[in-house]
Amino acid sequence: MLIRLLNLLANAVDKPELLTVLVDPNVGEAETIVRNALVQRKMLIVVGRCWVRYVGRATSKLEKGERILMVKADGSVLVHRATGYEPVNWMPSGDTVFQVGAKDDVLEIRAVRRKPAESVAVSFDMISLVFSSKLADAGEFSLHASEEDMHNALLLKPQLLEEGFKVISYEKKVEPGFVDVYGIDKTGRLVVVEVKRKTAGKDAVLQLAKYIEAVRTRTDRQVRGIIVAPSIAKGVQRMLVALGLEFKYLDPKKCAETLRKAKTKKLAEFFDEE
Amino acid sequence: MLIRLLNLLANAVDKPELLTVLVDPNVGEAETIVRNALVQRKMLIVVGRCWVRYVGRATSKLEKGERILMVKADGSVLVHRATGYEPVNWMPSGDTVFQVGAKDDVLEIRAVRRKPAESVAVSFDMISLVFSSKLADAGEFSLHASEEDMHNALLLKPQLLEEGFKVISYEKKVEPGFVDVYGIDKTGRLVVVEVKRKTAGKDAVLQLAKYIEAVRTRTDRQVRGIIVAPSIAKGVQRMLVALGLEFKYLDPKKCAETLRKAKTKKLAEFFDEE
DNA sequence: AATTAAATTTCGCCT
DNA sequence: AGGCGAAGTTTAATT
Repeated sequence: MLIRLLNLLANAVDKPELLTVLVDPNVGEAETIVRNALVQRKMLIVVGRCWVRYVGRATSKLEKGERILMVKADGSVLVHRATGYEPVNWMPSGDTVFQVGAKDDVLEIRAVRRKPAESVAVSFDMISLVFSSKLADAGEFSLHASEEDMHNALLLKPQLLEEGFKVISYEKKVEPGFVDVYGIDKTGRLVVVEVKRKTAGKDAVLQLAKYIEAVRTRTDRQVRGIIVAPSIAKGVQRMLVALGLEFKYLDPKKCAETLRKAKTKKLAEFFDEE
Repeated sequence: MLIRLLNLLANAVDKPELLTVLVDPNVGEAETIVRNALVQRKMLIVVGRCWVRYVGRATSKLEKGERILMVKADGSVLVHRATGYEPVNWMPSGDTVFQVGAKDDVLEIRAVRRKPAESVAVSFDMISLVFSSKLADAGEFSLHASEEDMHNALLLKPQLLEEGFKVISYEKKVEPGFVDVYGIDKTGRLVVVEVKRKTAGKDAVLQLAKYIEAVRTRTDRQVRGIIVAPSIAKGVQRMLVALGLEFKYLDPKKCAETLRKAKTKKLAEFFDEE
């Protein structure tokens, strides 16, 4: 009872709009928070003793036990047990409709989706935690390799560009995603490299052309310009050729592998210490 | 600050061994709970602003933002964003070692696995919730179909047994997993069916033989005995033949589909109401 | 321990 | 919207 009071107090005082936490709430209290979270598309977490029924692409039944229910802002539903990477029951985001009911001290949260037709119902008869909050998350997620990683991979293994390529210097560009590497190829020609993580577009080619132009005014050597990227936009290929530039395919993933091998040594060292 | 006091109080008073909840803790407080949870193999949930670095089978980087970290009793690690069914970062259970560090008001939780060699590090600079608890969960999870479901499917579609089969009556058995169905085949012979969800063993055959024996003393009709199951144990097939009984393959999954079609109508009705 | 196949796969990309 | 292919796939079953 003490706890419950504290909870209510906490809700009233602390970030009333942002965060709600109830410990050991009764069904009625929990129901209120759950409804609110679902309507407002907040992240919702309910921890407690529950049973689950799923009907849809398959049919399943989970007997009573303590689990964690997570309902995300996009309507994704996850029921997690004490162990196992995968949720025991779930529903991906889609055209999901939620129903919340409280009867006989049981809180039922039901999610129904039209396509594919499926429904998952979670019933709690004991609740130890209800949490709801908007999650402020604008952070970017980069897999495989960031542009910087591609850059680093090129420095680590210049032959990723071509056999005999040697790096002279490099320059990080914070501007809309470009990284330059300067070097010489096996025949002694100067090489200017522009790295792009995604498909290289017109802007990348023009940018490189501008650089090349500037470099040529300062040297009598032959100068090559190479766009390094996982792919190049359709019409841009022609422009590239017209400007006397080149394109080199480089998979960010391959760069990641190159870097990984270097870091794997660090992992090995960690275990050796242990 | 009020909240923090309340939290500590809550921990001291309410189920000290079972459940711990901190709202807006400082790094030191959170660190204590996190370490404790990891050592005691409790379910751990941390909600807060964090960034994540993963190195292993690939390489990834997640910039700062509010997410949910879940570490399970078996060492599974999940980092969930506001949307999406899948975790943005994760690590399945295995030979995982955890490291917890708190420096400069940043709490870092790092999980390292040997095979495959990979590591995921989550760093929090703002924590809104720390939750830890042992989850008591012995509930069974049954996918596809329970024995009762197979039973019901047979009643719904007797032709699942064979063409022309008709159900006369049925009897639920609570005993170690048997269900009986009585009926007549297309030639008028009496049929006794025993359903099993898993591989039918010696016990099932003997049980059925006993029933058949009893039934034959009460009728002059021909009586067939059929074991219905997804498979039959190796040596048992011979015994079955010796006793003049039969085996009918029936996949629980197929039963589930039969039942699903019936229930799909209910789903459709739900949407029509809406 | 390594390999194969299935999954309520999910997810992105392309037509 | 449907189809195809990849995934840090995971997981269970099988060799």
